[in-house]
Amino acid sequence: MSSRHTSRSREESKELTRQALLRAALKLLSRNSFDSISLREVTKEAGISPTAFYRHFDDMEELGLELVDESFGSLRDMLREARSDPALITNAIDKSVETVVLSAERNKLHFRFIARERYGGVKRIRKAIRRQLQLFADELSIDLAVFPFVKDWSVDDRRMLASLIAETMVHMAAELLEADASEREEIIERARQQLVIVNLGVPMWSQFEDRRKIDERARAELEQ
Amino acid sequence: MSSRHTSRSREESKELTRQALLRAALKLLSRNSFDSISLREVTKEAGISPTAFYRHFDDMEELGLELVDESFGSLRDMLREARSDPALITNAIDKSVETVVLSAERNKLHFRFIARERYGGVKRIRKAIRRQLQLFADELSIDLAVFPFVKDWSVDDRRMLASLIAETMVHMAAELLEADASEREEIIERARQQLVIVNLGVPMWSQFEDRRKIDERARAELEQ
DNA sequence: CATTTCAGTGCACAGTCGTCAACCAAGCGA
DNA sequence: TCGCTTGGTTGACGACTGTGCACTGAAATG
Repeated sequence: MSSRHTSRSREESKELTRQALLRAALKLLSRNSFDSISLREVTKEAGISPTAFYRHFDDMEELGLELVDESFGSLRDMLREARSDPALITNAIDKSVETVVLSAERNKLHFRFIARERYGGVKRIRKAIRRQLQLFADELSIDLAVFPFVKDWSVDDRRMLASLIAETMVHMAAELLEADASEREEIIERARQQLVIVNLGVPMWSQFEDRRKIDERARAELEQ
Repeated sequence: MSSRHTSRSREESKELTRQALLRAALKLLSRNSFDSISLREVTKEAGISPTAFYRHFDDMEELGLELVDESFGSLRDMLREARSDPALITNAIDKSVETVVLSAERNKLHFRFIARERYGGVKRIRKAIRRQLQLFADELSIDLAVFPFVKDWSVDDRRMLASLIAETMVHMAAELLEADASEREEIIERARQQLVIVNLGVPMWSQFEDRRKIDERARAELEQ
């Protein structure tokens, strides 16, 4: 490689090939799943010799974990930005869907990686993704507190709702990556409608929960 | 191997080692993802020589496709059975959740395979799984027609609802496989609650849809 | 009983894999 | 400017990959 004949500082050019490795892996991952791509393939794609890999990562696994962080980083930033938008509360669903779609299409490769490896082959990577998705749902759960009906819910109930919403979003993004352009609008519209249904159920939840608790107490007394 | 020294018919013992290959692959798949396990590993696990593999499948991919069918077969049978239960309509959610949980725990390996390869590495396998999940959602969509509020919905709306419910179920099953025993009840209860929320939203949907259409028409007229 | 069929075997091949060791050359602090 | 540090190279290793070929022995066929 020899630092592209413009003289760069050592750490600059190291970072450069490190990024090349990450992008090479990501590229290969759009065709195969993580634990089937080889260290040699990655280095070849990145344009360095196989053994130079070890100057940057101990392991392919370590590179994978880095990709997880990188992938969620971009999404998190976008969501933070979207959340600061004051219009969010009025048409939260459309805005959130739009954000996720935009993010998924901007970072196709990252999203594909996440979708593939979420339940994929390598344990540590799976766990890292699970953790990030949990954090994502937790942030959402906090945001939900501003909505009138949800405000007084228990923490667990809010988490339950957040996970349902988050899962619907994630599923939409994953489907978008699989589908071709003609199905795009259909998938987005369907997710939007699903979120509306969930939203319509929300105001009824407290009543339902109260009723259930009363039922339970009654049943308990009856059994005594 | 030599047909286990009890004399069997040719096709009997062929079917026997065929099954051995399928079960061997399934077993290996609980540790690695499909496109990272090798033909040789599978034959070794099954106790035959590598080249004998070709007497049964052209390809690892073909074996994978067979596993997809096999995996959905068991679930479909259970759901058909559950559907014939007259109690289904009264407490549909609990019954369905119970069925999926039971099925997931009985066929752990099959479910793990599906979860892993749904967005995994091999295109044809991914597509086969997608198709089966679509069929699953379609069957559910038909079943939904018996419910009072849903009866008069459009086909598309019913499909949209079915996909939301199916996805929540699939997600629950996938989480169950990842989690350890202590989280089991928590995951199931969460899915149950999520289905309740969806269910509570259902009666409001038609009103919402009507309103949306009126809004749309009004907006269209306004733009003219 | 003689012949054919065929699931399974062993060997061999050309590749690819991860990783070790030795080495090189450019960047950097002294 | 000298010498150390370090990101990169080449070459080699033993292990593993998919698959072609010639084979074997028992079941099936007539």
